[in-house]
Amino acid sequence: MTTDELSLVFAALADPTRRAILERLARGDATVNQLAEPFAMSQQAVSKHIKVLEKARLVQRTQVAQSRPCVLDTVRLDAAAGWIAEHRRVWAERYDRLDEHLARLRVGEESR
Amino acid sequence: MTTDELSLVFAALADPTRRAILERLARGDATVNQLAEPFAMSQQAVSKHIKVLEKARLVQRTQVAQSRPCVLDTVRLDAAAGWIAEHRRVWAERYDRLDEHLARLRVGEESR
DNA sequence: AGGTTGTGCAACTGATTGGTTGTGGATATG
DNA sequence: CATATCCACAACCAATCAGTTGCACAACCT
Repeated sequence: MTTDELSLVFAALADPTRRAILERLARGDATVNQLAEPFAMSQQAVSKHIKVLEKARLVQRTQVAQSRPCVLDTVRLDAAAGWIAEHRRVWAERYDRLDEHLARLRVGEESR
Repeated sequence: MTTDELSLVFAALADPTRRAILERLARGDATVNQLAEPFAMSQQAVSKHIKVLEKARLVQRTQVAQSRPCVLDTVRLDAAAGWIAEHRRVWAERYDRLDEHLARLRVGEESR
């Protein structure tokens, strides 16, 4: 996954409405109207959110007659979690605990 | 962590510059100027990015004389990864593979 | 004291975001 | 055929974002 694609995924996840949509889709596929129902916003607004999720490739659309159900795609989700885990790991190799580290820093500060 | 805080974290991670800053910080603490050096942008711009990371509580600042080093804080990072893992898990319980699922959907479509 | 270094704040700008309303197209249903 | 349902496109709007420049201030160096 490129840097840009990763940015799209995180940006998509940065909105509560979109995360709620993903949570809903984790429990099963849904149409736009089904997804829009719980929200105090227009169908078009939800449609826009879905488009963002689609561009981030977090959901796939299917075509069933005039309905276009959304399906969660977890590949990018895993990639995003992977990025976090990777850098979390690098950090963990350096320090046991943040508190300890901060304490070390403060000692340096006091020595001024 | 509240929904808003989670949004701040994901929004902070959605920018390549900010992710690069975090990657740098994973390898060790750094000052603003050290962080700004690799980027083709002003120190003030980097300072703004750091502020975003600070509000998301992904970094903590310390004060050492006139310098204000940045320290990575992985707590929120873990929370963000946790959110992904949780909903990934719910989804995984339902379907083995996306392909299979999509195939099922297409069968339903044909039966119309 | 005077200059350099490290940093933050304020004001401005152009682009993007997240919402709206209005409309129209494709697909059922009566 | 007429009507309702599901959805997307377009235009618009206010707010936020990511960058800039200019400046100020505190701390350190000579």
